[in-house]
Formats: sequence, structure tokens, C-alpha cells
Amino acid sequence: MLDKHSYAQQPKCLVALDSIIFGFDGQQLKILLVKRGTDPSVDTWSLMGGWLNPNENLEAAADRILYELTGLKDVYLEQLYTFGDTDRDPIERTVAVAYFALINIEKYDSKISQAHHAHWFPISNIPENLLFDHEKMIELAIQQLRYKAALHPLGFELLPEKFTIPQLQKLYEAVFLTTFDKRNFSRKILSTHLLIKLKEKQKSSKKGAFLYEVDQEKYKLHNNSFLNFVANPEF
Amino acid sequence: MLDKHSYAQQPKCLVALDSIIFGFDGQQLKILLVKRGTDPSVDTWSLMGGWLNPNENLEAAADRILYELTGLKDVYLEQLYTFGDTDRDPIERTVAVAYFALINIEKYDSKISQAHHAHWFPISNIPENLLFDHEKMIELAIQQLRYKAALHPLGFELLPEKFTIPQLQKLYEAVFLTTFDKRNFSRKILSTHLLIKLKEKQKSSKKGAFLYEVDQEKYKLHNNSFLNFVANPEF
DNA sequence: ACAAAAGTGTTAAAACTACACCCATGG
DNA sequence: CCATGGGTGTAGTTTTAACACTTTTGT
Repeated sequence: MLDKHSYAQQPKCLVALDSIIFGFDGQQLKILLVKRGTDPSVDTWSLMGGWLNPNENLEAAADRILYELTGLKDVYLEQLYTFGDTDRDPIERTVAVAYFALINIEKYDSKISQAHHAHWFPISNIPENLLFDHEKMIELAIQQLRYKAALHPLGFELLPEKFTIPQLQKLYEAVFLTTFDKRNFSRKILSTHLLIKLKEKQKSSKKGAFLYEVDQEKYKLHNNSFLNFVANPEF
Repeated sequence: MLDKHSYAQQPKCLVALDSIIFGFDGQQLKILLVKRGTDPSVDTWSLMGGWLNPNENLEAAADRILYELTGLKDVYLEQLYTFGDTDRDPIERTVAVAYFALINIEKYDSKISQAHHAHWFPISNIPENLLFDHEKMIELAIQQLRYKAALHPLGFELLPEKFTIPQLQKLYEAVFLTTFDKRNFSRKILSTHLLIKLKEKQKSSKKGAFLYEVDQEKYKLHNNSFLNFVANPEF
């Protein structure tokens, strides 16, 4: 077992990080993928990933990788799962710690992202030829996002600071690929008292809709206590 | 990024597995810890752990480690979280994938466990001087167990195949360190139609209580759809 | 004036909570 | 016969789900 003696003899292993990056463009929930390889004839896509540096914590590495691709810092980032099947990477045995991130799609730096040949794909239309076990990672991430979003109000992370109730509803509908009754939806959201109604209206529609922002205090406090938030996570 | 070229140059890292093993003795929810080191004067405890072998999947390694300590196979085992802070292991940088297991305490092999100087500790009385970040692991595991147990009927994993409703209630009370109304509890449990009532009674009390067993078919099918199962997981 | 999206209230059904008595048996 | 733990029902409250009309304003 774990004693000083045994450390030196232990085989080491490559450790990588992969990020499933979710964004919302107002209509669809999307995932950011990067194009692989140099051969332009083969469209192989993969998650954004990288190696773990020796003096870097796991989450710091996930932060770094996200920053390298999107230019974003301080985004919602959560460890998803660790994938370590011996055959997952045909080149060499690699353990991959997967993180999922929620970003406001308006904020990310599309120039950096273009340099990595990145592209947003709607979750209903993910390309088929993904690297390694990235398909499994994406599936699990979507499942986890739905699970958490059903129980916690974390959908805000995907929207600008100020947003309207109809926008939020569209987001939840995109996450769950369904529709909700707008009366019940707004009642349920507002009953959390997590949103502050602003005086301004967003006038993208004719009538315009009131803007809201998250009450950050309450959000952080009660982050763990909104069960059955908008939908039953039965999949 | 990840191409053949970069593999060889990447620094590798030790990968370990640690298991948080939950057991229920009819009264209390307990965790199995092993005594560390050769010095008997210092009571340092740790989770059961081990190194990842080069040709072994993560879950297989977790299975193996669990088997080595308890003699049990085919138990409920779920990946919890991966811990990789650079300073978590003072000897050498190690990434640890933590799994939590639920076992029927009657079944495990106490002889094997004794050989490892293992001991069951009630979750309300975990020793303080734990190895590395094992305290954090245990905390997270308890939180996760409560979270999942509140939403899914996975408590059965901790009981024998045949059990009574009062036994099951005691288990849930031990998990959540609270009490439930027995009428509401049994109604809620039975409304899932996941339990099959047997003709036999367990006569440990004077009147005796009917035994039930899990309807394995339904359990596997609906494993993901019991929200708000017995308690609100608000911690 | 009309099309398009925002906003709002009611009612019936279901789920939840709290609560108290009888039953079967071993000692 | 009585102490122990098992088993069951009801009523009040809360939560959920289903449903339709009015408001605002840009065109």
C-alpha cells in the first residue's frame, strides 16, 4: 500500500484534461469543439483538452485550458468525471479528467477560438467522428447539465448579467429540448426570489421585456437548495 | 495540444485510487478506514487505497482494491471525484480518483479486513488525524450519498437482500441523521412499487415485521427517476 | 389596425405533513 | 397482562399542472 517505499516503483500515467464547454446563443444550447489533425479532408472534432502540468492543480489546469481557447476567466467550471479506460487513447494510456463549463456565448473571444479551428455545435447535432471517448464525455456532460439545471438555478451562468424571463425560459427549453408553460415557468423562477427585477426593459420585441439580474448573495448561499427547480430530471 | 508528437514529452503523474466504503449495521452508517503506518502510538487512519495498474481500467482498480480489503465483489461502486492538488500528497504529486462503495456490513469478510487493521467508524465520529485530504474525500462522499439517497432509492445497497420497512427507515435515518414519520415513510417507499412484499416475517421484534425484497427489474429501469425520494437534500 | 411577444390569475388534482390508535407477540 | 415494536388512515395544507385573455408597441 501507500508508503514511501512504494512510490518510486509505481508506474506513472499521462494525465490530461478535457473541457465540455456549453454556450447558449439565445436559441440553442451549443458545445464548442476544435478541429483535429492537419488533414483537412477528414473532419475529426474533439473537446478542448491539454496536459496536466506538474505544478498545477486540476482545476487550475482546466481554467487554463478554457482560457486558452476562449479568453475567458472566472467562468462556471465543474469537474464532471474521470475517464481512464486502458483503451481510450490508442497512442498511450491516458487518464482524462473532464470538466464542464458554462459560458455566456457573447463574451467569448471568437478570434482566439478561430485560431484553434473551434466551432459551436448544437447539442442536437454533435458531429459523429469525435476523438477517443469524447462522445461519451459529451453525453455525460449533457446529462449532468440537465440533472443539475433541474435542481439548481445554474442556468444563469449561460446568460448575460441582465436578461429577461423569456430569455431564461428559452434557455431552459434548449437545455431540456422541450417547452414550458410561461406562466408556470415565471412563477417558479420568481418564487425563488433569486432574481432582481430592474427598471429597464429589453426592447428586442415590440412590447419589450423587463430585465432581471441574479441576486448574487442569495445565489451563492442557496446554490444547493433548489430542488425540482424547473423540470423533473427524468431521462 | 494532443498529437502524437507531444505524448513523449509530457510529464507523467502517479495515479491512485481511494475508496470510501459505507456500511450499515442496523443502527449507524459507518465508514471503513485502515490504520496507517507501523508506529502504533500514532493513530493515523486513511481510506483504503492503491495504485492504478498500467493495464487496468479505473473502475476495475477500484473493484480490486475493494475486494482486497473486504472480500466483496459486485458491490455498488460509483466514482465520486478526482483529487489532484499539487500539495495533497507531500511525498510526490499524485492524482487520486475517489470511489464510494455501499456494502452490506454483514457480508464483508472481517478477517481480511482485520489483516489490514481496518475499523468501522460511525459517520458522526470519524477520527481527526486522517491521511492527506481524506477528510475532504469523506465529507464529499457523505454529502454525495445523502444527495443521491434523497433522489434515488439506492439505500437498498446497504441492506441484505431481504429486509423490513423499519430496517430501511433506520438506514435512511442514519444516513440523514434525523428521524422520519413511519407512516409517511412507508407510504413513500411503497408508492415507488419497487419493493416486493414477501410472505415471511422477520421476528427480531415481538410482533415481527414483513420482509421485502427489491424488484431488481424496476430498480434498474427506474434508477434515475426517483426525485425527492425521502428527504429534501438541502444541506 | 394589426401582428408579435409580454405579462398575468384561477381552478382542480396531486403531494405532502402532521398526527393517534390498534395489533401481534414474547416475556 | 403488559411492554415492545409493527402496522395502518385521515384531514389540512401546499404544490403542481393546465389553461386564455389582456397589454404594449412597432410596423
